[in-house]
Amino acid sequence: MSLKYAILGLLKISPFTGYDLSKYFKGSISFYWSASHPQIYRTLKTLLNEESVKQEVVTQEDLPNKKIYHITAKGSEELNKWLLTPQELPQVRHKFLLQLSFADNLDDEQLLDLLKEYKSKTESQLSLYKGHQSETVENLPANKKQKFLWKSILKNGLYYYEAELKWITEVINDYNKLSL
Amino acid sequence: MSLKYAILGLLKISPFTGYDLSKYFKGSISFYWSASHPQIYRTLKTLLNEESVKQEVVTQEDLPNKKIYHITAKGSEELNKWLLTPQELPQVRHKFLLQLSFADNLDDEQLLDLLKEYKSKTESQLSLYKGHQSETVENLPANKKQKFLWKSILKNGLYYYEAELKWITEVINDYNKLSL
DNA sequence: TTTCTCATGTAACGCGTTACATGATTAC
DNA sequence: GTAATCATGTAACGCGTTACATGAGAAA
Repeated sequence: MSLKYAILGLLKISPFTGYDLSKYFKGSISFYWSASHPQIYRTLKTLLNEESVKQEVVTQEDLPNKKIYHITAKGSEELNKWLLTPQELPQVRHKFLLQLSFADNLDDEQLLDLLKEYKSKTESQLSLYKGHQSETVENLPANKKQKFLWKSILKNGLYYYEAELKWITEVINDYNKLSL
Repeated sequence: MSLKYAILGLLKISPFTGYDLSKYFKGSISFYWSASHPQIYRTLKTLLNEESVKQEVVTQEDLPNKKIYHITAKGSEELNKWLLTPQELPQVRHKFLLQLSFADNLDDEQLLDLLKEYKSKTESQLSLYKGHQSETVENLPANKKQKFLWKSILKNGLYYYEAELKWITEVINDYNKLSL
């Protein structure tokens, strides 16, 4: 359901091909929303049927043809309606916490390994995230308000990873004290 | 895929009915993993076919019959294997951030309303979360290590909501400064 | 009398992932 | 030669939600 509006939102900023959209959903957007390319092409098809977008076919020499999608008036309307609808709080699917909640059968070393691995993964995710802040969505044409919003969104991710890192660091420390 | 192991993990602690399991996935576990009852019954069926669990039927007077599920040796083995497998980082589907990223068309008041609503939702979620920390999984029979793990998991949720609250508060403040 | 709890399930649909399928150009 | 980028799609499967379906007892 939300992917529809995510695509409409991007197309409102600028027309894109399915391939372009796909890149955005692999870039910095992926922190809060991701989508695979089959999903994108499928959703574009639905949007076409609903006449929320229209296609412009561009033939290219030496490269595959492009289908550039544009948002229609109807699409804009739907997007605006959705923008005013309050959304539910984020859903987290935290496999690592699930694992932790049943990990008491593991011996001390195995458990510590799991914890440490999670920490190092979080660390590298954080630096990766800091690194590609400047890419993708953020360098699309934007006004002052838009820029403020994008900065705020990036900050959310930052806070999230920092909280996660603080947490896992404390858990490892506390665990070491416990098993003394 | 993970639901299978979540169920096995719970059944390892104690035998349960589908209905019991369903309650856990609506309680404090739901912060990091949720499942609806059709999903649970479906997964139990699969686990039965794989012989990872077995059924004990209990007839009750004046109440519907129960099917109590027990983990088998095979189920335990599968669980242990999974417990040693490093999991990917959590996936967040953050509808509100998605909305924010396209919200620059809204006027100042509408945007502020969205932000404030998110803040109040986060606040009530936080207090709800603090409230039911003592329920559900946490009062199952547990050893020292198990209790440490559950406390750590609860702390993760706490940090998460606190970070989210800090973030939205700052965003609202910054936005008010901007639109002066 | 209406709602909640106990207790089990199916059907239909929609969302999301992985694999399959093609094919040229460019960069290492 | 091998991988990446550009560019589009389909097929199959699995995960997740909502609605449908039943039915008794207890509490408000």
